[in-house]
Amino acid sequence: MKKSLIHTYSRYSSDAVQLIGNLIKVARKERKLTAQALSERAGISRGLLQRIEKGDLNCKIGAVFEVATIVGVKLFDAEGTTLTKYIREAEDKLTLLPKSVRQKTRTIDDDF
Amino acid sequence: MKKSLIHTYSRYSSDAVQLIGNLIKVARKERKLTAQALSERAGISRGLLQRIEKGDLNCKIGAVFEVATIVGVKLFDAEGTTLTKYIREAEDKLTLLPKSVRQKTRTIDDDF
DNA sequence: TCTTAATGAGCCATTAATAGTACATTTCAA
DNA sequence: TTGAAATGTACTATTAATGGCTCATTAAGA
Repeated sequence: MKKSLIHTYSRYSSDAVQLIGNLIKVARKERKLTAQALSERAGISRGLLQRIEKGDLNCKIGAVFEVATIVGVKLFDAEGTTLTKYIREAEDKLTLLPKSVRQKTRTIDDDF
Repeated sequence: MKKSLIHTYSRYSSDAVQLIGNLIKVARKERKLTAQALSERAGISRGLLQRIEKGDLNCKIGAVFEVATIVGVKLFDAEGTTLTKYIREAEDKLTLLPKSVRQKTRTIDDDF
């Protein structure tokens, strides 16, 4: 038997997902979009949209973000409309960091 | 036959997911955490963590956010550590908006 | 009020994501 | 340089998410 992965989600994670869902729902209504209409534009089913707006953690992040983008909910309140700059920045940081992390060996000769 | 849902993702969506992945990877290395170690703490497999860091759109949003939270990557740069206030705000907005959206009937008697 | 559309919720068949594993490669540090 | 650890990648079995219904309920607007 296989066990379900994550047993406990942190409060912040579930809150963040729920917040996104709420923001999407608000934005959808403000734009006077039917759940049916929005789901069609996003290329997903109405049932999935409902779960997204509810803050269901078991949804593909792509679907959630796609819906959010359509109704204008911005993740990463970046000033511009593009995130390329930030992606580049993170990539630059990565090149500076060591390629692989060396776990604390902690073999013998402790620090005392 | 069933077709795969979303055929085309918007640029912003895929960029946002990729950015999160990059930020997670950077944060993980800054904290000197092994992919193995982080995945264990998050309760997911190492393979999934790699896909998350790569910016794979087909991952559960819960898993992505959980990992991000562990390494300290904050979505919604909220000042406090809690998002409850913002959730409340969105819920309040919802109560003010109409419960159901009425699609433009567009029957007869147009506006001219 | 009354009609109809929108929403919410549940079920099932099917598809897709994930865990687990193995293996090759890269990278660090001794 | 060399050995061990970390990473990247791929494969499969199994679990889980999703689409596509149906039905009940609610709410808007005429």
